[in-house]
Amino acid sequence: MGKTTPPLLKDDVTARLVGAFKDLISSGGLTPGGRLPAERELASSFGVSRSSLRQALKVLEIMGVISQRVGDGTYLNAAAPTILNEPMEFLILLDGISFHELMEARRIVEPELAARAAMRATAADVAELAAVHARMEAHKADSARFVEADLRYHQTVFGISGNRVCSMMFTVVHHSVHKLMEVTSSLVDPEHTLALHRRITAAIRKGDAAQARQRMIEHLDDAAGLLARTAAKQEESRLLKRVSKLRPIGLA
Amino acid sequence: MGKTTPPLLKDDVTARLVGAFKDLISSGGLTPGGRLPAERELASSFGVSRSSLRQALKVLEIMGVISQRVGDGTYLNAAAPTILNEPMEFLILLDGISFHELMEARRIVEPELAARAAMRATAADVAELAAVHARMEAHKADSARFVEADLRYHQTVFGISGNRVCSMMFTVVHHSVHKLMEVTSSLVDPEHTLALHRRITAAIRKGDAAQARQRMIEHLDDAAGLLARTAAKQEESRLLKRVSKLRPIGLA
DNA sequence: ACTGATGGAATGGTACTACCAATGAAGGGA
DNA sequence: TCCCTTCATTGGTAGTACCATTCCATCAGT
Repeated sequence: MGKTTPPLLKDDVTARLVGAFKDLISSGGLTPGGRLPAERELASSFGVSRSSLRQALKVLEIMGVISQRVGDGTYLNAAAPTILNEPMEFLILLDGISFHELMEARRIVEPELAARAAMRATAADVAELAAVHARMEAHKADSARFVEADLRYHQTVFGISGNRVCSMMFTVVHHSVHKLMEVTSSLVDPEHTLALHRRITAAIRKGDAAQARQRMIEHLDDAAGLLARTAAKQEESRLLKRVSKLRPIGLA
Repeated sequence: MGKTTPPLLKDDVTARLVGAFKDLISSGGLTPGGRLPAERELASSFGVSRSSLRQALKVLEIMGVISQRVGDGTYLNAAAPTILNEPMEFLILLDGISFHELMEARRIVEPELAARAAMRATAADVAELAAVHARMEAHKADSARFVEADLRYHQTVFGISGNRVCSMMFTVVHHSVHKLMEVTSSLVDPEHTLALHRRITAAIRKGDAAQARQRMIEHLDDAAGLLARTAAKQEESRLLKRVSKLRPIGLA
């Protein structure tokens, strides 16, 4: 992490400040939940203007690293894959990535994670999966909550797989998938989804990695097919963009 | 993408501006390589102060979405996985993720990507891999360049696999792995690495997915073992932190 | 006509100030 | 003890001023 003078270091004050915070975190001088000094104070401590400091804090805030509350203060957030959401959205936009490609990514990774989950799952893990099933069951009627519970299920599997990196990355991918689908799966059949999940859970409970892998593949293929059909319908309405409260602008 | 009034929308002007740019990009009002209006101009167009606008632009700049050059202007970058680097670093820091976990993630995903590459590789793709081999061969002596070419090899395989999402995410993981290892593999044996790569390439050329998968696994396990050994040695020197040019600060 | 130097205009970078709105804690009254 | 008021603190926004760099058009010299 030598980020002080190495290769590409923007002499940019803001960039240096961001790096400084990174160092503070890595050195333990700042811990999740901890409160940062006031902006005016920080600025003078670092020997920079509040303007510059604020730019750095804004970067961290939008990334989700910190939270700022007027009248209160600035706090360091606990780690959350959320940090990757904003950048990921830009990446998807700039790269013109389709939901299809996102689903394909899931198809590549999630089966393997399911297999690993099957190998590592404890009784407690299985119980947690059951709990998520119950949540989904309970929200069968409420489309929004159901989808949320659906995601939770996959994330729980990720968690059990034991690899936080993959877990985080695909939590982000999930987020993007749904972001890209807007109303997403208001047409999914809750019973159907639930049944497929239960099959996966069963395989994990048995500790049958190969079966868990296979069933996750089937589940994703099934979901991809459904989403693809709904996506087609929504393609046309893509141009109906919302307006922000900001004065619209043309940009030459 | 519906990011106008939904759930958690910071009424924060900066956040809205970031969203506005996101919209501009998605609507095609702004294309990679394109130049943005001057800050002062943009500010008045959006009806906000330059201070606020600059905060938003700083966020985009550090994420890597745009590039700003004094005396010149602001340009929209082409998509690059680089966008995820900064956030990823924070995530790793906050989560206390080790290089071991990163390698495990690679071990989960890359074999599958290699398999897919074997299924899709064209003659041109194989030629590209060969070219990378040549690059590595040429830089056997220069550790830094060799590592760079090494990464390039894996990225090329990702590219051939055809899934940009996985490709991007693991380019980021690679970046993090090396970031976490500092001097990283100054001890790797170029010949050894090269040999393993050639084995993978051979499998891809043959279109043998299973073999490509297996050989990638072997390569990663081999690399992980080596890196683990060097990592242990460096663990102690972790506390020797560098100082930035910014006035050091205690933070309470 | 071509080349090179020079100047000015435009642009991002930083700092500083002023004011607002929200928050939280201290103080006072029932 | 509890509730309400008050006020200092904190982040949010706007606006201004000035600097250093870059680009470009103008102009001089050949």
